[in-house]
Amino acid sequence: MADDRVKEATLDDVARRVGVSPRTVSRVVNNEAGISEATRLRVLAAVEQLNYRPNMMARALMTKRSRTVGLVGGEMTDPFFPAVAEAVEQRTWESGRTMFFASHRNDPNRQAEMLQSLWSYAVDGVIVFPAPGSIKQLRDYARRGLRIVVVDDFIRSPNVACVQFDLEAGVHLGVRHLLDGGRRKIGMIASTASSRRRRRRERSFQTAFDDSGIKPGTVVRAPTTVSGGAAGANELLGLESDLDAIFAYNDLMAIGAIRAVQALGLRVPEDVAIIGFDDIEMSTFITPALTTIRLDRSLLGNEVTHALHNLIDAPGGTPESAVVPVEFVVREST
Amino acid sequence: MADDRVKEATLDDVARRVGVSPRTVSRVVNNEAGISEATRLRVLAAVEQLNYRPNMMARALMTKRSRTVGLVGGEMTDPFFPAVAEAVEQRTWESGRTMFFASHRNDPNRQAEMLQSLWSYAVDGVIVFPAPGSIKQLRDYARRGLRIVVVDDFIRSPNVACVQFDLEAGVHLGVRHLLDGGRRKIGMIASTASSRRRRRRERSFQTAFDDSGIKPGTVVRAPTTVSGGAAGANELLGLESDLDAIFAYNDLMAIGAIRAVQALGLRVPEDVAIIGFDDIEMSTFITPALTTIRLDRSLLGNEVTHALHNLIDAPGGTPESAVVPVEFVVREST
DNA sequence: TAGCCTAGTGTCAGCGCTGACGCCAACGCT
DNA sequence: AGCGTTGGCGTCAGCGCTGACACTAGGCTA
Repeated sequence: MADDRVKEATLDDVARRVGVSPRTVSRVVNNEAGISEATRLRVLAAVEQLNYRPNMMARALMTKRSRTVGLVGGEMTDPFFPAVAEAVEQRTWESGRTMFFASHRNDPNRQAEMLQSLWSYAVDGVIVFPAPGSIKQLRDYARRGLRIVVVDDFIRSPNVACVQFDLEAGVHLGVRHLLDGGRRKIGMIASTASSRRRRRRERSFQTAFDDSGIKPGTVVRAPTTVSGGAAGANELLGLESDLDAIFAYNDLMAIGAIRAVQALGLRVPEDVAIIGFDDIEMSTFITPALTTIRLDRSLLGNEVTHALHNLIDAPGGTPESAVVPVEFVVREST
Repeated sequence: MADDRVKEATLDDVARRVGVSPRTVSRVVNNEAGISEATRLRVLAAVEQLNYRPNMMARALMTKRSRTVGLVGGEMTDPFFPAVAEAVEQRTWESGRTMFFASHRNDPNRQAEMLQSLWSYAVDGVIVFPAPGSIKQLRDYARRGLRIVVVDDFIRSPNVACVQFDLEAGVHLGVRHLLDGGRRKIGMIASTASSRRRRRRERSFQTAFDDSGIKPGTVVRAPTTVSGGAAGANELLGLESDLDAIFAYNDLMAIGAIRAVQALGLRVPEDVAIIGFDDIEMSTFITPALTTIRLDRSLLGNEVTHALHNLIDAPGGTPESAVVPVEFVVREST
């Protein structure tokens, strides 16, 4: 392998040039206190001249922190994810850190390897969209000292902060809207993923009916894809032929549901109203445009990064978990 | 800041346990030759027991390579980008490396900072979707020894490989299709971005007409967004009222063009045919579904990563540049 | 039998940086 | 005058690893 890397200036080079000790240069570079303004300026000038940049590897070897954070998600191609990643990257960058990215594709083993890898790069912390069944794994890493922000799940543990959308509120909003619109037989297509998360959402689906006097509808489960949504809708309609509304776990599924319902010769929203969850770009382009609970991905990215920074700087304090509000967007499908 | 990181096992710990020198353990861990099978096994067992993982920082400090690669792009939220990033991440991971991600938002200064940052993390190489006007900058880093794969632009330089879609072929395909369909007044909405890249595409737009005996159409430029596409279409139609086809720089712009054309009371494709470039997901969901030149993002991601690996392992050889084929997808807008 | 090679392992320095601590001069206080 | 304090800087070791090289025993060649 060609090794044509140009020799970079080191602390010693700068120090020699200025006529101070390397330690002093280090102090200047790291903005430590106790340096006279005169020395500071001379050092900075030399840094400039020699185009000195600290070697992050050496620094990390000493400090055990590399000024990096890891983002570990399912897949980039998920319509939900990129905007979060973008926001995380921005905030991370602004904090003077660089972001690793790894996608576990919902395989907990992969996720484990990724955490291990990031750990050996001495990341300051990681933001994780957990793979199914990986709670224990995350807890273990947290115990080892890794700072973790968990998105869309809840783990009570030191070194772990949790950030979630207020999906309960979203579900309530949606169900109320349907009830107010006169819908009486409302089904839900839930996700086949994490039972922990699932339970919470399904419970809020139930409770949304509580003081309406109307019976909560049937819940079916399907994969969180367009075709999954279609399958779910068909199952629902098979179970309850007089269904007049469907609540889907996400927009992708809602779009699948719309197609399935239409394929059955029913009209949306006249015969069946449909609500999604996410507000992905596509939702405005389909016919009918999808009514949905908008989850603001940038906001989530910001919150999540903020939580991680708190965790990193925390003097051992127990982290709290944050809830990100959601917004109800009425379009044509209800 | 709480420092509750658990002490990790080091080479020395493993060495002590087995009763060999750290250097021997290092050799085993790195699969170097010249170790007896018996020793290897004993070391591996101890590695397992102590759950030893090499400290990448220390290793990188010695070797000047961190087994990481950087992906530097415009924005994650670009509909084109995530699939590329995903593929790059997969391939990178498979090669035993971890991926950094940074998005420069088309600001060359940001890009420069990002390259600098990645450089100080001793990345093995970077894949760059160049910010406008950053060719010289890239060339400089290449000279310093950074391995760079440039996407969608061309730089002849040691340590640089280039990968591009065969956009010329795409443009030809599209124009031929329009001509074969009897269209005679074809306009193009090009990008306001990089004049280097722009020129190549526009030239192929011209040459596609060459042996048709038909006059190449007008070219206008606009930002590469939906609204940019709409603006471009309006400009085009203002310039040539009898236009019967539009070729857009990407699908986003094509979608904008469709809306603009329809808003003018014209029908797509009856009055004006429209072709995009990319084949983003949305293109199948709009009405009429968009005819487009599909750029296979996964394929690009694979090629690009492959090129980077070659560059990293190259014994100083001059890298060649790769061209990724495109595919023509006929839907309803032509 | 001397000489040479090879496989397998060890020794040692040092990558570039920072934590811990030490030193000195200047200053303030009683 | 004597003493403590503080600001400003230096010294030194060592983070965990690998490159370069040294060493040893055994086998092979002439």
